[in-house]
Amino acid sequence: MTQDDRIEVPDSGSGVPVSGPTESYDVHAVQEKWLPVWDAIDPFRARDDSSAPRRYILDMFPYPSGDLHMGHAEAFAIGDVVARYAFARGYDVLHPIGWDSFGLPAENAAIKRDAHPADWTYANIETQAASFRRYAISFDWSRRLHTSDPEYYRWTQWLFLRLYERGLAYRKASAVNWCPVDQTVLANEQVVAGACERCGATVTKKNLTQWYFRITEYAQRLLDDMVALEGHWPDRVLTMQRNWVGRSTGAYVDFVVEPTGAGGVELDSRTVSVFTTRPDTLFGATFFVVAADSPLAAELCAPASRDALQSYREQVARLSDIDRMSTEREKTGVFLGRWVRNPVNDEAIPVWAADYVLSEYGTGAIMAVPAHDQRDMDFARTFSLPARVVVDTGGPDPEQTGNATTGDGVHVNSGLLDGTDKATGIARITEWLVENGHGRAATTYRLRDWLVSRQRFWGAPIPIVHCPGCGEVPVPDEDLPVRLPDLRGTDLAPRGVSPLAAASEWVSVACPRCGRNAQRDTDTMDTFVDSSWYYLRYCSPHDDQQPFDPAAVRRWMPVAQYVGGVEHAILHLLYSRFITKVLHDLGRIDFTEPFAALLNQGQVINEGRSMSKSLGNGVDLGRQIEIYGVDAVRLTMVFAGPPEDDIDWADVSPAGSLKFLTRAWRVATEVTSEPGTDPAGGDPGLRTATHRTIRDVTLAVESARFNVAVARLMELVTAARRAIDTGNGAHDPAVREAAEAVAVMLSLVAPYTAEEMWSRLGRPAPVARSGWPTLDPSLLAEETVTAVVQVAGRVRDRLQVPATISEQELRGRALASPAIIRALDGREVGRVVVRAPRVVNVVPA
RNA sequence: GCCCCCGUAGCCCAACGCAGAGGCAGACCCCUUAAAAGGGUCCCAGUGUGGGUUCGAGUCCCACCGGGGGCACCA
Repeated sequence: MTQDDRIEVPDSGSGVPVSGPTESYDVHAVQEKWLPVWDAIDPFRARDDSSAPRRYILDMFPYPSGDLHMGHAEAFAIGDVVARYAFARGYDVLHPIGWDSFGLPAENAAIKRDAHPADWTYANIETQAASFRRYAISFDWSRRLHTSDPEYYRWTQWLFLRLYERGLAYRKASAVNWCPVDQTVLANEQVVAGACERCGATVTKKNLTQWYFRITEYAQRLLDDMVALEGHWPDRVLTMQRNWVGRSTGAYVDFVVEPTGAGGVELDSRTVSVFTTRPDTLFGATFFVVAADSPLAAELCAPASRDALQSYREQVARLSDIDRMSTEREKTGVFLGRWVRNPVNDEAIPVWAADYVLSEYGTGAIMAVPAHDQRDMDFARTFSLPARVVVDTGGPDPEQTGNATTGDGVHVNSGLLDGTDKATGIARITEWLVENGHGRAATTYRLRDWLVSRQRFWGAPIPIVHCPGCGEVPVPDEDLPVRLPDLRGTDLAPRGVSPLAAASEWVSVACPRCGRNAQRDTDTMDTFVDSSWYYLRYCSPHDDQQPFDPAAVRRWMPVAQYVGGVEHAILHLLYSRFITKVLHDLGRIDFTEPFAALLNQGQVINEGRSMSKSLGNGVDLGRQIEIYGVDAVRLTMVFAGPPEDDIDWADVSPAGSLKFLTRAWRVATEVTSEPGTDPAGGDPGLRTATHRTIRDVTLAVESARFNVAVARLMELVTAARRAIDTGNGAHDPAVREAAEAVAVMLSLVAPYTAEEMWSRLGRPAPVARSGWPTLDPSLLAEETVTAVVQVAGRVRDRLQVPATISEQELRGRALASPAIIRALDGREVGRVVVRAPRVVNVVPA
């Protein structure tokens, strides 16, 4: 801070209290006083110069659904503690804000009001921005971005094209969610309990050609790179990501298809592979199942079974995902009139089609081993198919109980595997399969490619032109952005295709390659694409030549601390990690993980339940702020408990928070010593308390135990209060030292109160840039400490001893203690464990 | 069904080998004509249950009970 940076502030006292002790703390006046001052100082702009170490603190950017709510208040209060601490420690901090402003709610609002989605979107953004300002989050407002701005989505389109060039963006036909009433494709999020969220109709599947990102190509790296995140990301997020990627190892096994079906010879000989994690149970395969909806089912189906398969498929298509996935459900299926030969024993086993086999996973076909897989057992029981035990686990016989055994054991009825255990069996059979050309070891993933196209208007148009001559043609970079046409109101109503398709002038375009009449792709991108790279854009948000300046990205990335809700544990974080790796492979960035550390804050609930309109238990953030003020709401959020825990608003007390803030403020107003007074002569007890608090708060903040940090500050305020009332009084320089330390440390949580305290203490704004209190370790040292003396682990005496006492000396004093002699009650002293200077444990013989 | 996390005063939450830091609620006192605000004092648990390891366990191990979360026809 230089003299020039100081600006005049409205008079409300400086240093010496003008009014008497009856002056009360007016939180709202203090808010109104400092807001314009901070606007003028602009203390949180990222300097981005080379002198100071940098820290990039990022909050997950909000969707502009309306005004900020309690959930935002918690998340951003916590993120702000992290950011303001970094500022206080002198880092060059990047703490930006923006809006994830594409998405369906804007479209629905536009249809309802016969307006443009942008109207609703940008009005909400302004509302939220104003609320953020009042909520005093330490943003660098100069870097604000909105994903719905053409200046932003231009680069989202650029990103799409880079993936397209690498073969990582492609189109394929697949079954997607379809609402038969609204005649539209639905995103997964729009399907609630198997029904359309708009009209309630049962959602079915429809085959459509859609755009995908080939995230599956990165499955292994997404797993491997998590090692670097261990300890810095919550374990449960890492677990969820691992589950989602779902790696499993096993083998592909080739079965030979019998040309002779249930009606004669009508197929060429061929093989069909299955994936299995238990190739060692191959001798126990008693039938074979293909996914009913796969092309393979049709191909393998004997002519005599075609009608049966057809009607079964129709039956399956009518089921919602919810019903189909239910594990309670009876197994269904149909025999295809076909047999395949098991390569290990040349046994012909029947081929069935069923919906418990998924066409998208593995090869869409399985070998069924009822004795050692419960799903196969259930199917076998339903259709009276045989089971054969090939692993003796020592448990009850699956053929009798109907319970498959999956544990380790000894192989039986398994030829070359007999006598081996599970691991050996897997290794041996895999080797055999390879040697005999019947299969190979394999790894598969549950992760699917990312479906990115949406038949929606309010998103980034996919920058592809479809030309009758050239096929798919990417829009040249220099023609970006492909801007959205001006559609509004009922133009946006769903009608089976993207609303963009109806904008015929917009759709019609000259092919960038051959110049002939061609058509734009009419889909828009999933909004998760927008948010998969925004953290890079903040590094150079106004660059109109490139999505991000590599030098700026090198300076700031990766994000040092990312803060957001656990609801994004999988999708957003996985997509961002994927895009980061792609950009790394493209040579655009030199790191492979975007977020070095992640903090998930909990939810704000009320009376044990999440807040909702239907429950009528919502708490309005604006109202809370009206009653208690911004600082008290922020303090309540931070003090309620560990940041990752949920906060039940019924369990916490914003009134109590306000009371504490008032106490802190009053201490500052009463200080009478001059700024800069040397605290050396002050009350040693209070000085020690101050410096211990500095130590503890520092440690607590750095380990994200913000609630503990606040508790320590409360103690120090109490100590300062006591020093004023019953110690040397308000003129004691130690009181000033304590008050200043409180002001600075409290500024992470309660910036208005802290600024007002700082001002009353005669210091220039902003407190946020005044540095962190300096710890004087010499003041921490206690001359005497309390040593606990235990007899058989029970505390029997406490001794005041020098902190530097030797083990010998402490042992001697402990054994001489009358209380200990009494506690020993005549017993002989056995062991004496001494941990100087704190604990002695005397163990009777 | 599988995996993970968590059970500390009436409630929310702390705790290096000393179970209570802090807050809420409660009781009382001071200030006040009174109330509110403010200042202060006090009350309250042996850590879900049962074992084990250890000189010593809220902290480590096992089982069970209770709560929360994740995954779940992924072969």
